[in-house]
Amino acid sequence: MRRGEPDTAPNGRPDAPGGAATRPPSQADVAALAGVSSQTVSRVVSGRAKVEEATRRRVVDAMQILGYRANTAARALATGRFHTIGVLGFTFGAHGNARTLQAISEQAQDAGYSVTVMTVRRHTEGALREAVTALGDQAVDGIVLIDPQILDRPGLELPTGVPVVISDGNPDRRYPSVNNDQTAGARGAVDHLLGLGHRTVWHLAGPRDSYAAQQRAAAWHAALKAAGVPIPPIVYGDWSAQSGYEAGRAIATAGEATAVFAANDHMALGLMRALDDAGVSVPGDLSVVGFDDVAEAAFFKPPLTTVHYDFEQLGRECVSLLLRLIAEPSADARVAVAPTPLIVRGSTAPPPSRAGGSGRH
Amino acid sequence: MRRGEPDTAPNGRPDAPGGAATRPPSQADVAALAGVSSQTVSRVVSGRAKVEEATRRRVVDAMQILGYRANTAARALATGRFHTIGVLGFTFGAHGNARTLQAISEQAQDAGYSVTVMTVRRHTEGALREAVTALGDQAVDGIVLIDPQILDRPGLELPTGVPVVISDGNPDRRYPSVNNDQTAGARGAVDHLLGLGHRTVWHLAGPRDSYAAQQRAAAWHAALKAAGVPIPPIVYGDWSAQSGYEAGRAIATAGEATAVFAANDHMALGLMRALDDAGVSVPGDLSVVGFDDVAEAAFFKPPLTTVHYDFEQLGRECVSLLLRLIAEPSADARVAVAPTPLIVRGSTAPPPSRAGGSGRH
DNA sequence: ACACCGGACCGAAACGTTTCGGTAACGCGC
DNA sequence: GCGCGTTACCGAAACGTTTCGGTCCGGTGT
Repeated sequence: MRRGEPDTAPNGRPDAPGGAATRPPSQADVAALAGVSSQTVSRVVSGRAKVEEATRRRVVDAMQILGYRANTAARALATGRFHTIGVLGFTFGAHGNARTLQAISEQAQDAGYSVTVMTVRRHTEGALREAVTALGDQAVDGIVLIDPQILDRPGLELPTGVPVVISDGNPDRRYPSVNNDQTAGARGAVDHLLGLGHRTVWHLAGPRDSYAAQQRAAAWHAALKAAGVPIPPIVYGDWSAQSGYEAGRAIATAGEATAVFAANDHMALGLMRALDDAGVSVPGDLSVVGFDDVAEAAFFKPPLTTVHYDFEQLGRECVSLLLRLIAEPSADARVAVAPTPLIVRGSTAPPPSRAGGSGRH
Repeated sequence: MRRGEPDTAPNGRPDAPGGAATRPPSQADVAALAGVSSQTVSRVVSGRAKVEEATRRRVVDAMQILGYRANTAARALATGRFHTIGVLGFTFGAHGNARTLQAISEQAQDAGYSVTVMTVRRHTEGALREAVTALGDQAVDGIVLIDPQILDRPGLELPTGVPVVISDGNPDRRYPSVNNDQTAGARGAVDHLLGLGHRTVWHLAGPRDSYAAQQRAAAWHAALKAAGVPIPPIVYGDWSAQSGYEAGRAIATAGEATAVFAANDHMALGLMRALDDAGVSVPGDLSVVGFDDVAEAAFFKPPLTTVHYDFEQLGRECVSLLLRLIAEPSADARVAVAPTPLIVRGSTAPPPSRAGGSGRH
C-alpha cells in the first residue's frame, strides 16, 4: 500500500491514455491546492465550523478542480459512524417487503444515510448464519428488521451495539417495533362483512410464523367474539395465490362459508379463482375481503374489497425511529401508526338469501 | 476521538450496567491476548498466509473470548476495496426490480459482497442528483444499474472508476449489459397468437423511456412484419394495471382487435378488466398475452397466457459479470441469457368466427 | 500600553486495518 | 561451520478522515 513514488516528482507522471490508475484526490491534495491545511478542508465539507468566506471559496474551487470526493471508509473509521442502515429480511422480492424497502431507502437517503440490504436464506443452516451476522455488524449504524420471525431462528444473533427496530413485529420483543394498525384493519374487514348480514366470517390466514399474520388472525378472532357469532376454523396459507387457491378449494368443498377474510390480496385472488372454478360466485354466493390493497386489486374480477395497508408509511416510520435511536439510544420509541381503511369494491355483498343459499354446491 | 484512558489502567474500568460504552475489541487487543503481533491476527483472519497451527489456535481463541469483529471501515480504508456493490434504480418496489434485487442480494452475499441500494427519485431535479452521485462513489466497488433509463437523465453522472453493468439495458450504451432474451419472448407471444389464426396482434407497450418496453415493442413489430400482416398502432401504458385498463377501454371502443400482446402482466390484467367491463369476452372475442409471468398470473380470470421472465437469473448474471469486471476490468463482458418461454394458459384462443366477430360492439 | 479574548486556522495524533521490508531460527548441502 | 533459502513472525508505515490542543492575530476594555 505504499505510494512508492519518489518525493522529487520527475517530470509529470504518465497520465497518458491507458496509463496507471491515478489515486483519487484526497483532502490533503485539495488543501495543498487551496493553500490551506487539510482540516480546514474538513471544516468546509462538514460545514460544522466557521470558515472565512474567502477561504471557503478557495477550498470549494479546489475541490471542484480536483473532483474531490470524500472517502467514506476513512470518514467512517475516524468517526465510528457509517451513515448506513441495514435492512434485514428473508426476501425483498415479496410485495410488502419491496414497498417497505423502497420507502426506507428514500427516507434514509433524505437523511443522508445509505441502505444496505441483508437477506437471510429461509432454509439455510449453520455457517451462513455467522456470515450474515458478520455482514451485519460494524458496517451499519442501525438495523431495520423487516421479517421479524427471523428472531425465531435459533443461533442467529443480531449484532449488539447498534439499535434495531422491527417492522411489523411483536411489540413485546426485545426491540422496539413499528406497526400499522393491523388490528383495526382486520376488525374493519370483519365488521364490514357482518354488517352486510353474514352470520360469520371465515379467515384465510398467512403463515403461522408471521407476526403480521398472527395479528390479523387475532383481530379477526376478537371481532367475531365481540359480535358473539360462531368462530369457524382458521385456514392457513403462505401468502401466495397458489395457497389461496388450495384454501379456496377446501372452503368451496365444505360449502359452509358465505364470507372469507383473506390475510392478503394474493391469497384472496387465488381463493376467488378456486371459488369460480367450483361454481361459487363472488360476491353472489360468497364475499371475499383481502388485505394490503395492492395496485392490481381494483382490477381483479370481481374488484377486490380489501384493507389498505400503507407500507410506505411503515418504512418511513421505521427509519425515523431508527435514526432517533442512533442519535439518542434512549430515545422515546413511540411511533405513530398509519390507519388501515377498508376499501370497499365488488367482492363483498350481503349473503345469499336463505332460499337459494344452502343448496348451492 | 482520543482514547483518553490512562495507560496505567486503574483497577478495572467500570463495565457496570449502564456503564460507559466500551470500545469494541480491535486486532491489537486480540494480538495482545494471544501474545502475537497484530499482523499475525490479520493473517489469521484473512487466511492468506501461513500461520503455525498452535499460533492460529491461540489467535482464534482470543478472538472468540473477546468477541472480535473486524472493522469494515478500517479494512476498506487500507485495501481500497469495500466488498460492496451498489444497485441503482428508480424504485425497488416494482415487481421486476424487486425480484432482481433479491437475486442480486443473494448472489452478492454468496460472494462475500454486500449490497447497497441507491434510489433516484423520478421527478426530482438539481441538487439531489449530486447527492445520489456522492452516495454512489467511493463506497461501492461496482454498480448494477437496474433502471437503465436513468442514464437518460441529463446531469446525472455515474461515478467513474468503478465498473457498471446494466440490467436489461441497451447493449450499445457505454456500459456492458445483461439481458434475458426479451426479443424471443415477444416473438413467441406474437407467433402464438398468429398461429391461433389471428389476422394481426395489437401491442400494449410499456413506457417509452423503458428499454425493456422498447425491445418488446420492437420484437412485436418485427414479428408482425416477418409474418407480413398489418401492423396496428402501438398503445402505450406505464406498466400499471390502471394504465392497462385505460388502454383496454380504448381498444374495446375501437373494436378492431382480436388479440393483444401486453408488455407486462399487470397491464394485461387491467386490460382484461376493461374488456370485461365492455362486454368483450377473453379469450372468446379477444385473446390477451402478458409478459413476466408473475406468480398471480395463473389465478387471473381467465388465467393469463404470458411470457415467463427470469428476473432471478438476470440478477445473478449481473452480479457475476460485475464481480468479474471488478476483479479484472477488461474481462469479457459476454453473458448467457435466460430463455423466455411462453406459458400458455386460458387467455388466448382462436379468433371469433367471422359470423359473430365483427358486430360484437 | 497592556493583558485579555475570541476567531480563524494549523500540526499532529488518533481510528483499525493491510502490507512492506526485515529478522531471527532453522534445515541443508557443501 | 558457512552461506543460503524458507518459514513464521514482527515493527512500522501507510490509507484519508476527524478532532484535540494550540498558535497567531487583530480587536477591545482599562
